[in-house]
Amino acid sequence: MAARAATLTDVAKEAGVSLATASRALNGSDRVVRAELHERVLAAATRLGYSPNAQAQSMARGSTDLVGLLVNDISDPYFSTIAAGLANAAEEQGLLVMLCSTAGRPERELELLGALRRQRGRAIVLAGSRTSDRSHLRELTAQIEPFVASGGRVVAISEPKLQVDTVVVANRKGAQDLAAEIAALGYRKPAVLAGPEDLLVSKDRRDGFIAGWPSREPVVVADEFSRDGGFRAMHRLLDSGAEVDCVFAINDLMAMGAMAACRERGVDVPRDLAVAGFDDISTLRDVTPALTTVRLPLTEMGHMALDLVLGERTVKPRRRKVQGEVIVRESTPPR
Amino acid sequence: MAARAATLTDVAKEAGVSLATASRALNGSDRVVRAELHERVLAAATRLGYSPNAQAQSMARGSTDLVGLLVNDISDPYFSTIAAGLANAAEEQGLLVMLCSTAGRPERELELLGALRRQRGRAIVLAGSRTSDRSHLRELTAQIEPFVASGGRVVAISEPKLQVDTVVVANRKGAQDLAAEIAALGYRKPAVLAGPEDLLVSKDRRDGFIAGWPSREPVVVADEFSRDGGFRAMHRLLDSGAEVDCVFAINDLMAMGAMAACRERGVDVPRDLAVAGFDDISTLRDVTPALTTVRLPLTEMGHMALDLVLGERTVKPRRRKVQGEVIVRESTPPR
DNA sequence: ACGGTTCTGGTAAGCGCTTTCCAAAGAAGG
DNA sequence: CCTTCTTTGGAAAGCGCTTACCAGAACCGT
Repeated sequence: MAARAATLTDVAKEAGVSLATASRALNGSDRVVRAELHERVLAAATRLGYSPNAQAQSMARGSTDLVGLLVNDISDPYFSTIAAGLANAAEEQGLLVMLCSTAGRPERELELLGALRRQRGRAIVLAGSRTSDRSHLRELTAQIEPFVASGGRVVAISEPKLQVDTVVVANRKGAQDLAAEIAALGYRKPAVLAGPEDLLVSKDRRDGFIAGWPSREPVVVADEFSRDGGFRAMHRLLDSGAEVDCVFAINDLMAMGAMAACRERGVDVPRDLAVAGFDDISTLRDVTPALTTVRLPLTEMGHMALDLVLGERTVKPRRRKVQGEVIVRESTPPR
Repeated sequence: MAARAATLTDVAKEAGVSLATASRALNGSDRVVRAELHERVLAAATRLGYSPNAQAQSMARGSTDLVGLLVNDISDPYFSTIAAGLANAAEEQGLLVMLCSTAGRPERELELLGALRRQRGRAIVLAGSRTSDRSHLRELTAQIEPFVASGGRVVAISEPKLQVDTVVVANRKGAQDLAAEIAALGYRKPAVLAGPEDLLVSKDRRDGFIAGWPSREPVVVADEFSRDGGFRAMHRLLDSGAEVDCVFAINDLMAMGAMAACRERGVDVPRDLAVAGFDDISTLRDVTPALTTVRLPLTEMGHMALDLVLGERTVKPRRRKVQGEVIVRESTPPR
């Protein structure tokens, strides 16, 4: 049993040709190798179970076929759907995706960005909400700048806070449209279940909703940006005794948590209380009552990110806006 | 603007020391560098925005900190949850995860395995059901063998069909237990919504359910292993006019599709028809009626896979069995 | 004062590839 | 038959690191 993998040198020796010839035979270089030698090399490679060392190749070639992806939480369907879109697009281009998940700890973002940078990927995609933390933003920029300066590409899928190409989700607009629709359905006493104060997605969606609401200011309850957060926030809202006839949860997961809380408290959704979410997570399209939400083309967004990242470099960072589409379902019946 | 990234040589020059010293200063080698020089190197590195080239490092060191993960479909919560578990575990070990998704096309598995192999990761994790395709299995083995022979590690999360360490899900047993529970609840006319014939998960779960059912053989309808598959299969089941009082969908996603189909057809779940799934996808824990299912410790499984892959090599492949736990909820009330 | 340690910096040999440059051998042309 | 291309194989120089190995300096005990 070989303690080490067969190298190109081994293959060359086995085939009785030079290293250069072996290299040329095994990867379509423009140089032609005589058919006979070509075959001999291929046979030798198969015999030895040769697999080229991608690291060595990219060193020699000076370029990799890796794309880094940094997400907040890969188990969150929002991100896993984006990841799927990106992975598909990457595959079409013959690229490999390196995945990092901060698992909800934004501090980790820096470290992982560093790790991705070290891998010298062709590009890095940063998916996940920016926060209002200025110093974190500065540190991020400090990492990104030299990477970009030395030929790397970075794309963000988030709010346009970084000086890089960005797929921008129209969170504000989406939430605003949603608010208008819900108001038009006859609701009068809105509440918003928001995420952490410093998460920009949360802020944008909340503010958008408030801006879209024609009259009375909604009650806002904030908690974690997750199912459990929605659950707790809803409980607190009900505890507060605030009079409310509809609830906008900042994302579908929180909306699910909220609906679970309502069930526990005997509040009937949608009869007693309407609920709406944001994202239109595909796994949740079949829940009952069907959730009113704002659909985001998540898979598509993964594709767009790769497009941007592989496209021409421009002087000014490009912004690719993604619009959400309000989908009214049973959870917010006309009142 | 530097056209290329700063290299260690640049840093050494900038700091006025030798390459070796720079190297020793920047990555805790056991060799000590005088404090003054150490600082000078660090300062130079910062000034130049230096980021070590991981590819070059692993070439020189002869080892990487990459782990490959190959899944069937990363947008499927089943896999994204496993991926999250693995990514977490990997992060604890300072490893990076390279993600490949076959997006449901098993043919791609081979190519992607090759890509992962080329990256010379420390290990490769194969998550996703094996199929009954013998020749595919043989080709897979042909890729795996030389990789393992040359010091690589491979772990599968699936049926124990490959000669590698495997996290084995007790699909048969889980489905069997579920069948027994459901039968005990008083149901008498079962149906199974299965996945494709050649998918071993599907086969195991179906057979397990049948084995666990005390009397009359269940009706079996097969379709795609997805929400839409469940939807179509359920429709076909209803079309067939078969008398059925409970349905076991081979996974939660199919169960959701089935419930959606029932809704369309005016079949009340669970009054007219009970439904059960498999996996206990966390995103779906709040649906109504709450889904009876078999819980799998998905995150944990990701961890286990990494443990196996980083553990001691053994002569015989190890099998780590994972048991499912039947969770009875509202979708299968006592009859 | 001197050989023996210990400490620390530098030199250079790789790691596994790609690719440039050179050279040998035919083919083509006069 | 000689010159000039064209074709194709090989030698060797890197790519950016790590890490023996070596060498000088400082320190020790006797």
